[in-house]
Amino acid sequence: MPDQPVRVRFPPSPTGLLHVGSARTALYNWLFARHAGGKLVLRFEDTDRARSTDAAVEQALRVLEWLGIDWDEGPSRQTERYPRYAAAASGLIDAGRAYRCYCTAKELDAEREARQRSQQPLIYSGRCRRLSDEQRAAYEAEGRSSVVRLVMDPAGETVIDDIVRGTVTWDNALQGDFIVLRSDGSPTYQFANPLDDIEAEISHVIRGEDLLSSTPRQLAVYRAMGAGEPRFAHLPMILGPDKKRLSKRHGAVSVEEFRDRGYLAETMRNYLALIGWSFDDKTTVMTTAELVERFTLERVNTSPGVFDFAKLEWLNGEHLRMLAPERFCDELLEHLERSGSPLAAQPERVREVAPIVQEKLRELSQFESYGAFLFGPAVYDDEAVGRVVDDPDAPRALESARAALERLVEWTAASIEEALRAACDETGLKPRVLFGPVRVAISGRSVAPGLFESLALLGRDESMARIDTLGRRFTLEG
RNA sequence: GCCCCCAUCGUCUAGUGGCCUAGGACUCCAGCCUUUCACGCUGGCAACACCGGUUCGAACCCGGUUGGGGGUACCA
Repeated sequence: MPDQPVRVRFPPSPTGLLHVGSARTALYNWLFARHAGGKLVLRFEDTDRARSTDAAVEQALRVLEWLGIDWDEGPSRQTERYPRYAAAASGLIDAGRAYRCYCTAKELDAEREARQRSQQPLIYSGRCRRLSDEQRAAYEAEGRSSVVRLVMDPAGETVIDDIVRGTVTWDNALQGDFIVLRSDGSPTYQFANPLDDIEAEISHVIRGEDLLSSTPRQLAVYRAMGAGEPRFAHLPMILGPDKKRLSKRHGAVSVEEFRDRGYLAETMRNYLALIGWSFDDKTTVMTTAELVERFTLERVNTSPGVFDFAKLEWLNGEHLRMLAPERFCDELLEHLERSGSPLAAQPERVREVAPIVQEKLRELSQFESYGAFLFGPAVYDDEAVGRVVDDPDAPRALESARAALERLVEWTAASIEEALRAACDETGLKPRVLFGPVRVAISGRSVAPGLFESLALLGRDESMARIDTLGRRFTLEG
């Protein structure tokens, strides 16, 4: 179907948290639509009424909004279109392309077991396909419930030209008549999905590889409905570190968890795009605009990819550093508020501290551990303090730093640096020997933002007090 | 059982017959820079699953083996 306008869709089933696999599928559809100037349709496939929840719908909407994935039509819900599916099914029955099946679960199980034993494919025999009117009436009189099955022509094969996988072929004899309407009249996924795609005039079906083998059944619906067929693009799966399908036991898998840990939406788009797709042999860090400009289905991979948490973390650091300072502050504040951090109550202070930690963080959630000492009393890390206490030069370092700082007229990062370096010259102590204890004194840790900036932000009085506090350890323990 | 898909460093990948003694990135290691960490820089470890075939020549093409994944529901 060449030169059709590009219309793609993202059809999650709202049965749980939207995880990174679905997010990647949504992203690819979005990138493809935006790149081509096409439309993205959002639809919730909630025909599994037992598992679908409104909460999941809302969560999915929130995630998409946060990810910056917008859509042009919808969201619709399949549960709102039941009459449409039922009508389509009865139309197919009238046309002889579908039929009522009265087989009971027990009968079906027996059939399946027999096939299992004889090493046959586990498909429905089609027993009810040629029921006479009398037999049908008898079953009805018996009070048997029925489902509607689609007639699958066992002759020949079904072939698709998948954009990422190339030619894929199925033997039609191995398909079997599948259920399109359950006994309660509700549609199955195999029916509602292609039907909706037909009516939404979807041009490209971009989805996970787990749906590849359902393609011949859905194509059968297209044919039964006399509809033109879409192009398919089946994306490789995302796996956990153990090469098994990514799931909760591998750690965070819901997109919101990443957001809450301080990952940028920009990072997630960049990283997710890279599992199963690449631009060239050396580009890794990309803005979303670049992604949209560069994304093509032709460069999507065929082999499954392992979700690499370490690389995601690194990439987030890259994007965090690329942020303009004001935007970094905004993101930081938003994160602190969302995570319920007490630091969120001091936005002005956060804005002062943010610049000196921006280049250090890989996750926004690390902000507290880096900067908390600038918001309240330092929490002393035993190991860091221990190292200072064991250092024979520490008392001298602290004392000379103290003396140098005390003389300062102007309390700025620059003047502080000047004074402390002068102290190094005076005492003959190396910078690292002299600065180390001071850092621990004011921050409580050996890992902290820049020392001079930190002292400047802390203020003279508080800085001196903290240096004295640590200094006292020597007189007590000495 | 049956069907489908996949197979390059630990991981993400580049590579569509000679440019490959296989390139980039993450991780890890060493070093430099440096007030620690981080950043940055330099260097290092590390892969074409296996067996056949096609070809003057295969990571790239074909077949098989093995391994992994998916499907086989009145789930989606």
